[in-house]
Amino acid sequence: MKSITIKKGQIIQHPGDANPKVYKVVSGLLRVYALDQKGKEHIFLFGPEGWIVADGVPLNAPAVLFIDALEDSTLEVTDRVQQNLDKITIDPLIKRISVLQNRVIMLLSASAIQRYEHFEETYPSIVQRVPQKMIASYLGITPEALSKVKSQKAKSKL
Amino acid sequence: MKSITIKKGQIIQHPGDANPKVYKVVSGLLRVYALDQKGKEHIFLFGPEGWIVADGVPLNAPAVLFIDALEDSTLEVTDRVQQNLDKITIDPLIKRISVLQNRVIMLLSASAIQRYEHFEETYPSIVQRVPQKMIASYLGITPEALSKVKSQKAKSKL
DNA sequence: AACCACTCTTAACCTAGATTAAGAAATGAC
DNA sequence: GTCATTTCTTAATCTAGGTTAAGAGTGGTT
Repeated sequence: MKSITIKKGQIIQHPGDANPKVYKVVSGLLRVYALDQKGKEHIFLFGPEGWIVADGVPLNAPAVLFIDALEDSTLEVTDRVQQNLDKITIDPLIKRISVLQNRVIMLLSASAIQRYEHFEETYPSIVQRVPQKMIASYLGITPEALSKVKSQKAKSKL
Repeated sequence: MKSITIKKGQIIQHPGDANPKVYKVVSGLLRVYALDQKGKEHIFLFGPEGWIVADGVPLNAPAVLFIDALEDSTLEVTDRVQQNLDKITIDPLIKRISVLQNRVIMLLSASAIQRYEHFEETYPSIVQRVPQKMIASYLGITPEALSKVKSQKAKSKL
């Protein structure tokens, strides 16, 4: 385990990287994302302070996702295999599975509005810290659609 | 750990059940799914023989998903907390995370056709064993849309 | 064999969200 | 403070996939 500090915008993992690491976010905010064939970003995960962020590929497999910093950040970096041996990992793994299960169910069953409201409730602090277009990307919709959704919500409250 | 056998159609877990179990599929085929507000099923996971199937809720939380049998099945049932203590769980957990990460990325970035082709490649045996409408549900589309997609694929091959 | 329940396909129509485009507002660099 | 870049909003148009409906297999059950 070692500590590093990185600047906003810095990319710390690329797809194809061998031996992807586990990052514990001490301060700042990380983003995990994929690019599709058309070069469009799809945000897989936001990692604010306290979160453990890692590419979920099988052990020994190369990375498939990008990780970069949305804010200047301080991280603790651990090797996945090492961490695995240490057996400290089970709880965070179960938490991650729970988050992902929810995400899949939401993507399968909920409309854009419902997904946005769920996100607001679940990660209120993230909403304040990242551009709307990134939240749209996390939700699987375009920034324009999110903008529309929000103005409809506002109107319906009058 | 104990072994049980169940019949096709039998529901072995309901949302709200306390202390959800871990099921190792010895033979047969399980299905994990959610119902939305309109009563529509959304398939979260197929569990053929060899797979370990469980609701991914946090330990001690009640179940949120249904589990039933799509074929007569034999299962080994374990308590999650017990299994956790046994530390045998890390590898299956990482595998599960990898599967879920892929699923989320596909749902965010790929069209219905692409998701279907990916499913065919990844789970060819499942395609043979379950009705099309269940594959559609797993992919997050309607049976009608899947039917359309497949006929378009067939035409484009001529 | 006749019936029932399910599954799949096709087609007409509809809607949520994508795309394109342009202007307004916010943020940042110098 | 000014200019440039990025972000957000609005509006017009388009399209993938949803909805509804009806007919054609396919089994299973008695």
